[in-house]
Amino acid sequence: MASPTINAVALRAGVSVASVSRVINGIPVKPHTVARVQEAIAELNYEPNSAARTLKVRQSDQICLSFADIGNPAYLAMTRGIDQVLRESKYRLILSSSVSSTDEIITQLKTLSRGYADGLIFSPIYSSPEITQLVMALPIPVVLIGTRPEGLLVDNVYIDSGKGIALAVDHLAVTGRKKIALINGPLTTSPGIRRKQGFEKSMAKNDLAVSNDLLLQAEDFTSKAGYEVAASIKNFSQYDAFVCVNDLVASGVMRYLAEKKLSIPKDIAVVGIDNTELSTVLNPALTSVDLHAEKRGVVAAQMLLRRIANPDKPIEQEVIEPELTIRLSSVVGNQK
Amino acid sequence: MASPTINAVALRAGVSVASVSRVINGIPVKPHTVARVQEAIAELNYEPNSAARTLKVRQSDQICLSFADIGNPAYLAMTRGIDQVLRESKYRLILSSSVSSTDEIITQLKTLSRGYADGLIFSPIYSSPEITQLVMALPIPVVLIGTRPEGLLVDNVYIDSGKGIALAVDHLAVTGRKKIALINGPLTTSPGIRRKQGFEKSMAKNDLAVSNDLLLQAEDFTSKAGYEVAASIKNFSQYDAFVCVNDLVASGVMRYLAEKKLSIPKDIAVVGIDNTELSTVLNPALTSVDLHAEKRGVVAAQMLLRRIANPDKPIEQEVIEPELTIRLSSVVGNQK
DNA sequence: TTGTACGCGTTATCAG
DNA sequence: CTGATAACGCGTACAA
Repeated sequence: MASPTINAVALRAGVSVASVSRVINGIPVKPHTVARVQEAIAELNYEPNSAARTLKVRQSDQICLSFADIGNPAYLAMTRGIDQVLRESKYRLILSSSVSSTDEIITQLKTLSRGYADGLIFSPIYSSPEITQLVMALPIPVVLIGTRPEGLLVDNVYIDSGKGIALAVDHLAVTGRKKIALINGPLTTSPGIRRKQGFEKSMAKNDLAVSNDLLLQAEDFTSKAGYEVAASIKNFSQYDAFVCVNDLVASGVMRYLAEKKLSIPKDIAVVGIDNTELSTVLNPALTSVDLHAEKRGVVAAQMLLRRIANPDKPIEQEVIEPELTIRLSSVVGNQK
Repeated sequence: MASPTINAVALRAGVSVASVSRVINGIPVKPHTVARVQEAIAELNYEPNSAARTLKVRQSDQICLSFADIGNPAYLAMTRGIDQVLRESKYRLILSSSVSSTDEIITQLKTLSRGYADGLIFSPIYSSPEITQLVMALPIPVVLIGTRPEGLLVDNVYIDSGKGIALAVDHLAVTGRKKIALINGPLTTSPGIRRKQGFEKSMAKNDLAVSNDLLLQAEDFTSKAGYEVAASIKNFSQYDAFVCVNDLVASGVMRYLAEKKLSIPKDIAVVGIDNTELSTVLNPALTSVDLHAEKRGVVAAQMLLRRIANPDKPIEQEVIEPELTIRLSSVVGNQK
């Protein structure tokens, strides 16, 4: 009933456990014994016990993923990217999503010293000195997806979401929009703050003033929240464009505008972020800033594998460039 | 540099390792020693090594999830449900998504005998006798999400997608549609086959004939695939309703219909499956069959925890009922 | 090339 | 209530 051990295999093959171990780990052994061992392994359906192996060699072949929320399309895309490169490797992926509060993150991080993971891919929406310190003290390599807080000296892959916003604002300004509003997500998160800064900066660059009316906020990242923000607006004539925190929120905004018989993009242009499948599905199709989440995942995973292979190399940082895909929600069609 | 062991803690606290172990595991110990041990643990930042613990107690505190593709909205929702209940427990979640071919599934399953997981939640889109046999031979409990193939005697949570289709067909038939087509996904998967059967059965029940023209097939589960199926249709007058394999495909179909200036729902009604956020975002809002994926995840995880707690109890099976949410894509509005 | 024997960090048994 | 010690299954000196 109990799983066969390396001992059982050795017995069956008539060799020592050492030889079995060698065969398993690809250490040169006489072809004859290799054959006998492999036969015994097959007959017994032997699979080496991973706990014992981990205990001995001090590596778990597991990598931990710590995200705020896997339901968010951007995090999902990152996860896919990471999964994609990890499945080519020996590593398994441990999912620690929905780690939403700072306290949870801290508890999380502490358990990582238990040795069940050889690396961590980390993309928090909050940062704090305590978290920074904890991450630095971790006995395993860490790759950060996002902006590096002061003092967090780890590899990271980074995209300037402020720059992404700027892409959107520039595009809108160039096409003649003057009254551009940002529909942000919650401002308590660091990405939220960065988006706001990027918005203000690029508005200034385009000689556009930023009044408080131009800084709106959705409660979360859903379509419903977008709809509600739009519904809370009393006077739409003060706007001619909305830059939304993601495509989902943009879709909600668009829905409300349609109900109010406001024309997109004639009366108001709408731009989303993430460039998800949704942007082509909407009507009119949504102009959107692609933050290349899946690619960030791929790059992060590769970076982590390199770091594990070579723990002492200098810290890496890779910047991903945002990209604007222009569709009909932001440009008045010149075709019939 | 190396992580402190239970020995270091014992030394520091001036007690034996046994006592430290007891404190950690909540076995009664004199309050005085408890205090000393906890102090030492805190001072050293001790975290028990999980591999050693696993080796000894033969449980990894990990649960493995084997899915076809986490990018699919339905699987994502299941994952969220599972994550939600597991985070209340001591179990970590291992993700093995993108296991797409039968061979990959088999390789996958075999490694599960290595002891790195205490349970498996399994939702394959292919089945085969070999897989069934392998799953039955697994040394850990398994919960199957989906239909149980012959001989696979494990707990499962099940939703009759055929019944879901029937809900849609009945609704369409009652509202006067006669020429209802099914836009299915790939027919090589078992869910695909089940949907087809459900469709045929409910059409018959409504005295509607099913010609081959009424059985369409999208290449995959994307909006693009939906668009392409629609684009391949030559004569739209042979249809007055489409039941689509999921909301995403439905959105692509709707887009093409809009381009062709066909009115939804007047000319053609459209129904989706999954009842995702997308269905409220589309215009007109999409009638959709909710297959309660997140709930299936929750139920499956709870079932697995019960099974782990009580390995010898009789096999459980829970059926989730599909539910139709009617929106404007299938009913001609009677309001102005 | 192969085998013996020890140790990885825990928990559990058994004496005290 | 506590301490000494034997496993758990594997990899790896070291010896042969």
